[in-house]
Amino acid sequence: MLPMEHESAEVVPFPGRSGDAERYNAPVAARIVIIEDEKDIVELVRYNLRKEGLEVLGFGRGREGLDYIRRNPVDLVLLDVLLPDLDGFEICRAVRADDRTRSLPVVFLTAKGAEIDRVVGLEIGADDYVVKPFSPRELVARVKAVLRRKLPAEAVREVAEGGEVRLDASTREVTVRGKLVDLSALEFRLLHYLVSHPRRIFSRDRLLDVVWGRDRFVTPRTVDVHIRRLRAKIEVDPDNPLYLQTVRGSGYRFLPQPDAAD
Amino acid sequence: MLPMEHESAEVVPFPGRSGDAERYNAPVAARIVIIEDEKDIVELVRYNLRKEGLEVLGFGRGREGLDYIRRNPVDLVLLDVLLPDLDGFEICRAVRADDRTRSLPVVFLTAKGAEIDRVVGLEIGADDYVVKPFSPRELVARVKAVLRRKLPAEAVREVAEGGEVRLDASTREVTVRGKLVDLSALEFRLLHYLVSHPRRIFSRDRLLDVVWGRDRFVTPRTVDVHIRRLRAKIEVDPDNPLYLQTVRGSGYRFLPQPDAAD
DNA sequence: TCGCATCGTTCGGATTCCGAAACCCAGGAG
DNA sequence: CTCCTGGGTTTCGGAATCCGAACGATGCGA
Repeated sequence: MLPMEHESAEVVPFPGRSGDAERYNAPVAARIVIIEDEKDIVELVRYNLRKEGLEVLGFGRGREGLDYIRRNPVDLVLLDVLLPDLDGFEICRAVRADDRTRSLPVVFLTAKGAEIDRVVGLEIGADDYVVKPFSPRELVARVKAVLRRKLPAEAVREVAEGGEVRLDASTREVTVRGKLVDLSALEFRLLHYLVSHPRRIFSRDRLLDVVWGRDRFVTPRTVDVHIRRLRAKIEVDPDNPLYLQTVRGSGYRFLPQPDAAD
Repeated sequence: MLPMEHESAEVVPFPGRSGDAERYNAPVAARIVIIEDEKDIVELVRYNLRKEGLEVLGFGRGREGLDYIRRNPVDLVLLDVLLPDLDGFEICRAVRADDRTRSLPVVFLTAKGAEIDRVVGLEIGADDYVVKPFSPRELVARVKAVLRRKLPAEAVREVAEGGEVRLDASTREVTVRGKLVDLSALEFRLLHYLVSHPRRIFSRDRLLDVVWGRDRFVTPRTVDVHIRRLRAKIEVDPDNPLYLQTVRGSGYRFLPQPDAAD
């Protein structure tokens, strides 16, 4: 459910438990959740972090944000201290109490003075804090610093490669047979996941789990559609897919193609 | 509202399910217990989960449900929070306290709100929760996700090998004497089962049980047909089968062939 | 606010897969 | 030699599954 904790075994028995899938790190540089009730601040943060290639998701209420964090892969949380329902401290405690989110980086947005002690003091277990009003630069700097500190622990391949297909998560660039291809965020995640587990078969349900997230509920058929769209973009002949193969009755898989000389 | 149908008092060890035969790439096939006093909800859940090939057993009272769980093999429990006698929290605690059921996945059906915090993470140790009113699709998705996370722990060995026949469950690739062979999902399961129990003889009925599933009603002769199809694909001379042998009056078996030098 | 891109759903049609039945063949018992 | 039993083979209809396309919803940026 999040980037850290146990190292994934090299040989994964099943596309299951062994953490790999759970923790599948979104091929964006990172996913940030901000829980903050002032819309303006959310927008400000979103705008600035997005410029850095970070995906930002905002929640106005503590409960909803906490729910999301628990059920989806997230790389960092920005927490306002004062919220209408659950306050930031409580959320942070809850995050720390749950195995699945224990090591999730938490950064507080705090108004001032006295709170700071509680935040930084081990009491809560926050990773950093930013004092409001903050400068965008400072925010970005701190967030990135925390990410640098935490993420590398897990050797996440930023670049996935298979045959002539190459995806770079940090820039979100995709190259197929040397050509740059334009993918949507979802398409990128889906392809990235498949490419980083070549030859392995994934059921639609599983793909929905790891690519869409645990609290999206869409028809398994949706996967078909996106596979189709991907084929249209990366296959030589979309009618006879080589990379993205259907395994009838089981799901889909990515099959690296030997570099064809032409 | 009582244990409906499925009185099969099958003798299976305990929490872990009989393990052996089940799931290769097969649909989940698991036993779900739901403890919930609203009959409509039970029906809704039953209907939807059954569509996914899951067995559902409903109880209207906490005590009865808990009793059942303790004495029978179950793969997942759905718990209503509010029940006439024991409430969901108590049941969950009891489940967690018992060695035999400690690792049994628990999913709560909860009416929004503050309950959620108690349910997830800390205190209780539930695996997931669904907020009422829930969409059938969400329910199904969550249940299956939890199952996927838990069950594979004792998955079938990925690779089965016998003589020159090699099957990899993760990629569903089959190699016979070095050549890739294309099998349908069912053929794969059948062959995989036979190969992973070399030399052992299985009756048609047994194979139907294990490969097709306990609740499929299929003529034993169907096995013949599939054995034949397999022979056509993997035998050197389908008329004189070496790998897939008939044992007259008993059934079939897989016989690994000594690597023939060529 | 409008427009564009992305995403999810649905439905008809094509394809593959599976199950059952019918028939054939081989071997053994009497 | 004939009957009888159990396995093998073929065929066919229906079911499951997947694909393609079109449509509608949503959200984001200009």
